[in-house]
Amino acid sequence: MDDMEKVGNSSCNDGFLLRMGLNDNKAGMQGLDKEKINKIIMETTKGSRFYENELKKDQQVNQRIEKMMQLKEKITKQQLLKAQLQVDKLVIELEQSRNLSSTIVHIDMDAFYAAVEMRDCPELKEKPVAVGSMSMLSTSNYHARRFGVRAAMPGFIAKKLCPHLTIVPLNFEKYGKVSKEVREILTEYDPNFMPMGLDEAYLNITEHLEERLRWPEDKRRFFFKTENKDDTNMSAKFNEGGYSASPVLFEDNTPLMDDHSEQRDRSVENSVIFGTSAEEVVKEIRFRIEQKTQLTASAGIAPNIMLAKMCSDRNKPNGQCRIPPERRAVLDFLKDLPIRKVPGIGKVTEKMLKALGIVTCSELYQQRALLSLLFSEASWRNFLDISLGLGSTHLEKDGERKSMSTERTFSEINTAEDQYNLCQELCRDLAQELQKEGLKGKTVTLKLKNVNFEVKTRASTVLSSVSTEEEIFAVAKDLLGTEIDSIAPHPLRIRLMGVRVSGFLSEEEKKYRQKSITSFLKSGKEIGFLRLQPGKSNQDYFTKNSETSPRGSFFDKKRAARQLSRENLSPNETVGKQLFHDRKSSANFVEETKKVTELQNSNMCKIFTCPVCFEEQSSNNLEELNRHIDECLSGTLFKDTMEISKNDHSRENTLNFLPQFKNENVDECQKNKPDQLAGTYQSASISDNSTSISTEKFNQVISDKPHRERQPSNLSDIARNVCMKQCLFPKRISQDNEDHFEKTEHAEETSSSCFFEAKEDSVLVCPVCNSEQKTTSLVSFNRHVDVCLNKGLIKELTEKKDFPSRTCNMENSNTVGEYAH
DNA sequence: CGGATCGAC
DNA sequence: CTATGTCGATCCG
Repeated sequence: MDDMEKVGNSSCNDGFLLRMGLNDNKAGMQGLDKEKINKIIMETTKGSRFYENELKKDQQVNQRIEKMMQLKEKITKQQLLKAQLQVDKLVIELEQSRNLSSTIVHIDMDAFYAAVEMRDCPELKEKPVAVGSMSMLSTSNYHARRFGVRAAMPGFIAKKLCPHLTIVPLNFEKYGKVSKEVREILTEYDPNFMPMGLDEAYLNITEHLEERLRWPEDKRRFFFKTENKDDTNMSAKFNEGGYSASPVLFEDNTPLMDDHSEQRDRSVENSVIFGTSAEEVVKEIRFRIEQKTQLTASAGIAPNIMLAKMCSDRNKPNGQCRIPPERRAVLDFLKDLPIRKVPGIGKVTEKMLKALGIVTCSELYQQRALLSLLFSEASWRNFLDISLGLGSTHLEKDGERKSMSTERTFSEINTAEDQYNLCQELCRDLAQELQKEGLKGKTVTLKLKNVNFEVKTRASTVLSSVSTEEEIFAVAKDLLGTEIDSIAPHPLRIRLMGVRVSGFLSEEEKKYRQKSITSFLKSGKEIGFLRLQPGKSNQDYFTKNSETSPRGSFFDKKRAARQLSRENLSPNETVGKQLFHDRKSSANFVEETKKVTELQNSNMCKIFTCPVCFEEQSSNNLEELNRHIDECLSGTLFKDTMEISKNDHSRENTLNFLPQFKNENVDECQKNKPDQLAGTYQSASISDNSTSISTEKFNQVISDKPHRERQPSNLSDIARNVCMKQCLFPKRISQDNEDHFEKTEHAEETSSSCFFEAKEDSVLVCPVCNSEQKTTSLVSFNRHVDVCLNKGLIKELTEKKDFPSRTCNMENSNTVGEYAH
């Protein structure tokens, strides 16, 4: 979204006020200045439960920072130097892998929801408008932003900031329709384009650019939509920037036609011809979007996704920007760019890095060694990628969905009965959605937010995948019950509840398991599969933990305790109890336990059906059995070409069934709820190890259908996705666009690395050229390495003897003070 | 695996 | 009165 520029405020520590989107506002005409906005927000927010929770969260972040700073103090120069060398080695590799050959475009509709509403209701034009509700705004138009009205701000606060504000309720169906219109255009330039929500998309136009060179001019000609027949010479008007339907588009710094463009002369009445460059393509796209929807978009063009995204932010609204495919240009772009502008760097990371004196991307690069010692591998590698301007150069297909959830906010609910009812309702909704996609998951997570805005999640993983309301609720209600009990006799006072299901079978698992499960369930004899273990009886596994908690007693106790505590509550509670607690469960559990034991003890089955070839196999020993299955699998699945991945899920190259069952699944049995135990262990025995080939290869060979479609295939799909799922909510934090134009020149040149003082004379081996370097100071050694490193990774080397001067002053990073101000 | 957190839209 | 909903990733225990 364009309208949610992150707040990357370098002048003060970020805190609640900033998160509300305050920034300098120099549009003097109408609107409020920063201080007034802060004051109003403060007055309306101070003392609220929400505010108190924000304070608490800020404190936690401060503690993290403190820990990090302590860690930093302990780092020695030697450690840092070593890290520097290691990281720089990596820098070289990364630099070599730099790929500038793709052209990625990021399209971002300007103030999307607000723009749509304004388009459809002319009365709203010229007025401050926000889309959302009194409790939460999704976006606002630029007029409203001058009053400090921002995305992610509650409407009631926005109203105080801007009493004339018109708040329009969300209408996702409408946005979905418009979004679809835009996508229809985009798909012509990249059929595999990747939509991000309703109002953004990435395109890889590399191929389009090639083809386009061969196109006849007419394929690049587009006509103005003219409602007004008197306007006989639209293109003339257009080139003068006077096209009425496009008040802004061509007044920016990216005019449709370059003055040098030879196409300019060739434009004929009511039409315009676009060139063949990437810029021209993107102008064409934006032109077509505006012609079709009357809405403007901003765009970024760059060699990778990350850069394209940051680029589209540059000239919004209604502008575009390109980073040429040259390393130099990339680094220039990043040089003074605040890290907060980088996708993936949020409020917290920004604050932590700021504590280290890092605000811009070049500072991020300078501190790479330190960062590698203070952050996790994933984090600092990511930082390094960012500071080098590296990113994905192709649009990856969406993988399979990993979870599905639903949650609801409401006014306080504090009776158990209401809570259980609500929970069931959520489960019902979720089950419906799950079934639409034919998904079943093994983990159910309950999310609760109490009236103090504290969030808790509680999860439980069961053996057999769940998908129906009843199945999900069976798990969720226990989680909820446990929470209710945990604070009894106080009632749970919640303002939000959510239910999530995750742990889906992956596509390949599904296919494989479907076969095997059906074969397993065909008759009772498959149970014998479990008993074919020589030596030890399965009983050992099933009763592994029984010394401390005899089977069943754990759950019985838990239930009894809960019921006991509930008897002490109001009469209402007893209703809830009967409604929601399955008294039969304990009895069931005993029953099922018996069955299992019987099976374990009986010895009647030594025949099983191979889950792969479906042939009955008789076997007396485990190895033989496994061997058969392994052979069978290798034979059917990975004929000749297939190679079994060595590091996937299983520890071995072969597909062993039983060992994993022994080691892992039995524990799960113990953990599981009694009423879920029955009938689940059979299928569980083949879960988790159904494949050990890499998913990629498996897909290539096995899958007859590609990944989940990214683009909805029809209107109802779109409507559903769009309305139910992809509701876009703007970033919490925004920065005034004016900021983009406020380019402060840094007086100091950035240097490619950090330097250290070293007194010792030493001989160091340059990690780049491998030659020994006599150095009297690390400065000179660093310089050598830098020079050696990359022939100008950074254009000039200026010496910097210490960490950057901008250091963290913890006393400044208070939070309360900011609020109080 | 479970829980908290972060970040994006 | 009144501070979202959904998803993925990551870190830590």
